[in-house]
Amino acid sequence: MSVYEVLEERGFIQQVTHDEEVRELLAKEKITFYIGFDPTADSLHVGHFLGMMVMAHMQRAGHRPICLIGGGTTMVGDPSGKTDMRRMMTREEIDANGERFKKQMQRFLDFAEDRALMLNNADWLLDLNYVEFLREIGVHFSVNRMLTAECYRNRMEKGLTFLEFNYMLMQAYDFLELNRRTGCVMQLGGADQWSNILAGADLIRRKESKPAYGLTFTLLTTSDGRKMGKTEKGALWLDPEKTPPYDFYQYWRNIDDADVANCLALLTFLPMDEVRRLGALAGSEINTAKKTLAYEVTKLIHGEQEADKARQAAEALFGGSDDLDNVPTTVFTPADIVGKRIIDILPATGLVASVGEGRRLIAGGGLYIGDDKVDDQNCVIGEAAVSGGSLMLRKGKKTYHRLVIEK
RNA sequence: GGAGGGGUUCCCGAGUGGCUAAAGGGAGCAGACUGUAAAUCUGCCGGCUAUCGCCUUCGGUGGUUCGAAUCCACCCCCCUCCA
Repeated sequence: MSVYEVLEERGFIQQVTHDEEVRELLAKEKITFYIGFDPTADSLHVGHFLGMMVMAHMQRAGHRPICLIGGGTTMVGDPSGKTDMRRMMTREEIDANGERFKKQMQRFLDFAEDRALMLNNADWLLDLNYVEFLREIGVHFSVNRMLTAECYRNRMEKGLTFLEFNYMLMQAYDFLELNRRTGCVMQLGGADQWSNILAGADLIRRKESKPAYGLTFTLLTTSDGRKMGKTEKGALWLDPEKTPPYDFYQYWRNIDDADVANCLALLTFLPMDEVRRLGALAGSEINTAKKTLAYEVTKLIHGEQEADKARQAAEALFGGSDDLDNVPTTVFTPADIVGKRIIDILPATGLVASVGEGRRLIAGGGLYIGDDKVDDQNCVIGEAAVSGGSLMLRKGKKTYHRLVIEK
């Protein structure tokens, strides 16, 4: 089975520039391909991870991935899929984010002996000469045609700056540059990148008279079409500092029934037979599939050890095991707690953002100590409560936080 | 540069002098029901507090007024049309 078929079967593929040719190319040759990642935040998120999965599948099949960090393109900002221009970022910010991207990417691909490359388009974009660029690259773009592209069309109402309008040319130029430097012949990207990818492939065909291909993969969406990976605290980050492995695990553990099979196919390497079997489980049986999904994805991103811990914590809290070591915990001294109102220490655990929110939580009957509902907003923690060395707080049905008291 | 229309709480969006911490919807949190799911119904949803108390918020600054998100002046930003 070729990678193309693998990607197809797993539901990655959205659009391809040349279906037959690409199918054959990937089956018969080892190619170099790339995906660009603009470092607009200080961590990758699940959306990026989907791209890394595609790269990993491709690398396993013997193709060579290039992770292109968009140190140059981020200076301009991709308007695709956005209704407003995003904040302009400083060079320092972009570079710092780029470094973090690099670190996180190392774990998903094998970079040894150039089996995968990591490049930064700042290296060729930032020193470009404006007039030369316009004459060499700009001539090949028809404004009329650009304006009909989906990514610009929805911006015609809200407005589009000339800065952003140039993004497509820069990304097209990247592809050309990579083609010249490394023989890269294919660009992959999320479905929103279709126009940018086409522009690059066209540019190469025109300037180099060589074939170039593009392929987009589906965005991670829920069965009802919403973007996946959103949490109460924003995106689902790959950085354990921003999204702790336990929270990450729980996100997938709580996924909609309807999305389980899709996520297993896209975000894990489980064989498709297994994916189909798990996805077909009915009723509460499907929880098995969710556990597998949560464990596998957490393992890929945070490693086996963290995945074990997360699973173990979940088992302790929901499954009845009593090993609470890996449950989210805050450590206090007796002086921090004894005689204090529960409401005043609650924000320090991260369970609520403010005292007021904690108050409302209690008023709504959503806070528990152990299995006892807290009724009194001014409930004070007594000596006796602390004698056991720890307290289990619970917000709602499934958010737990353990207080450990260290003398 | 000219003419017109805008900038409201996380998002969308109502609000044109006191009854406005600000309608409605979405998102989010909690309760019931469940399978750590979905759908549904209910409550909460700026901060601090003893619920009716105080503080901060409606692009910015300065005014008018007993009192302003609402009126005036100037400034900044966005959109549409014209150049």
